[in-house]
Amino acid sequence: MHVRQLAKMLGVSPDTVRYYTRIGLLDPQKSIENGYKFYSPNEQNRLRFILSARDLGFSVDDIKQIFHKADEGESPCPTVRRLIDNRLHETEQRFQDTMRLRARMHTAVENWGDKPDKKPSGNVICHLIDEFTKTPE
Amino acid sequence: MHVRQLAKMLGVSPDTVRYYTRIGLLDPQKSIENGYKFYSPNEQNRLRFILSARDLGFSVDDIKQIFHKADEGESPCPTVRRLIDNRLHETEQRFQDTMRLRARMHTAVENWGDKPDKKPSGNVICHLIDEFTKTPE
DNA sequence: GTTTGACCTGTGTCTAACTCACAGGTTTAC
DNA sequence: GTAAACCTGTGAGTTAGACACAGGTCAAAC
Repeated sequence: MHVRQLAKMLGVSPDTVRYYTRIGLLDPQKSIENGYKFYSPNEQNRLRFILSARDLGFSVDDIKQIFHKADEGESPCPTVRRLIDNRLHETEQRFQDTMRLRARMHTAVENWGDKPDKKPSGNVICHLIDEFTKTPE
Repeated sequence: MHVRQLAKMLGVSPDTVRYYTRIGLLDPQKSIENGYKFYSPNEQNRLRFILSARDLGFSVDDIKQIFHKADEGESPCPTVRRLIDNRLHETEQRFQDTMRLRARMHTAVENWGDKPDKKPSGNVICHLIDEFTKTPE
């Protein structure tokens, strides 16, 4: 199975498959005459796993570590539990940050609704942004 | 005012100031004997604006556009309103995505609590991840 | 006057997770 | 046989800075 067909089967872009291959998460055989990469059922399964892990917030480097354990015959589960703890904290942080940013943006748009446009003057570049920053309440 | 002093004054890292300078958002004078960059009060004000805009979710490229308008004497406000609309949609999307990811991660950790670790076997790399993906409810 | 050490500078390189551009090989239709 | 459509691998670009590093600067000690 070549890159495009595999990508289509699992609903990702060929470039994504190429990327995972490039960094060593997938290791297809190379046709000698073509140079084209051939993905075996085992590689297909690996990609399926990668996508599952990705959907759980694991980074590509996390997945590398998981594969490393599994390829040595050890249980990757302890690693998986440890990694998801870290990622969960990060995700919580990102969630809070995004929520706050969203609120700030909403407030700004609301505040700006009935304010006029102005030309820049002196040291005021855009009075909307400048004044909003000064009075965030 | 040199890079470190300016950075300290506005609470960012010198590397951040250097970055904004490198991409042309700031344009300090260069000392002839030193090569050191000197930031005038006007540049200081520009950096203050950059940081305000950043806190409202504008990208560095957005800020470039805003400066471009203002530097030509035009009102950047219409641009600002248009840009924040786009960024607001993006942020909303990111917020939803992050929220859903957070929920998935929480569910996974909860599900995994009383499950044992297992060694990889056949085409199962990590049964925690594999099984969670198959039964997301 | 010189030497030492602390501090500061600009520039080049690296990051995550892909996406895009591109030159060229392959397959299919006629 | 040839033309068009399609596919491939590889190299480079993306965000918003962080980090490494060789060298310059400055005040204090001698």
